[in-house]
Amino acid sequence: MTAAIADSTEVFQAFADATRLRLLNLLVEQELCVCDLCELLEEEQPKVSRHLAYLRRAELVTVRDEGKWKYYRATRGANGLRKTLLRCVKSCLREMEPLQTDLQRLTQHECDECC
Amino acid sequence: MTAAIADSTEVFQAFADATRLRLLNLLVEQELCVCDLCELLEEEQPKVSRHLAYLRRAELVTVRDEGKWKYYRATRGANGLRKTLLRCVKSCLREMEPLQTDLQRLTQHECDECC
DNA sequence: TTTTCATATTCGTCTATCCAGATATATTGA
DNA sequence: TCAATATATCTGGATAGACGAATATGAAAA
Repeated sequence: MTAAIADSTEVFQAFADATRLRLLNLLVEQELCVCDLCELLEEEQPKVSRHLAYLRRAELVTVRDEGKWKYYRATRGANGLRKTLLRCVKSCLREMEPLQTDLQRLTQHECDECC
Repeated sequence: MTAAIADSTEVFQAFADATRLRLLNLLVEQELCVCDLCELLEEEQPKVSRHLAYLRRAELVTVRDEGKWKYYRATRGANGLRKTLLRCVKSCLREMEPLQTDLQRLTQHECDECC
């Protein structure tokens, strides 16, 4: 298996999990810190962090450090497949539950002091 | 997890394997029987059949029976995500090895009596 | 420096999936 | 009916990934 195809299967694998899809769905919209993501998804922090680490390894999200907080967002300037799939999240996937509801919660979301 | 998102993760999972990507790469081009696929990929028949079964479960390929042979091809009239990802195989993925080579072998491929 | 808060990682367990090898099923032709 | 061919499935072992619970790290505040 060449490096190229191994990279592609890794990217597809990253999309093949409901929690990660939910995270990506929010992170293509805007930068968010881990605590916001936990609230929005109503998931425990270790679970969210674990999946964010997975997405980081797959180069689908990037982190920005700011003091105590870490802000994640979908990678800008992603390559062919990553770009296509991230765009997919904004089009054909977004109508699904729970992605739609997550997005609604995001627009209503009042950040804590962290934002 | 709703049915919809479970379906999506299943589809992504189906794409997250090098052998299945290679199969789909050929099957979006034309209908092929299992023995052709084994030859083209230089893989053992049980392995090819196993992955075809996986793709069938994910509704990414369909089978047509004709006597001794079974002809597979990528599902026509696939829904949103399936359609997008199958199109992906024809665009951003196809340049990768071994997909490009597989495709070249397909154009040179002399079918046995089965076709 | 000690505490607190945000985040990451480790551990043990369970499940899914991969593979190769062996075997089962089904169709065709002798 | 028997043999050959095409395809599918089962078995067992290895590995990856999911989870919850517990713990580690690291920055800021007290």
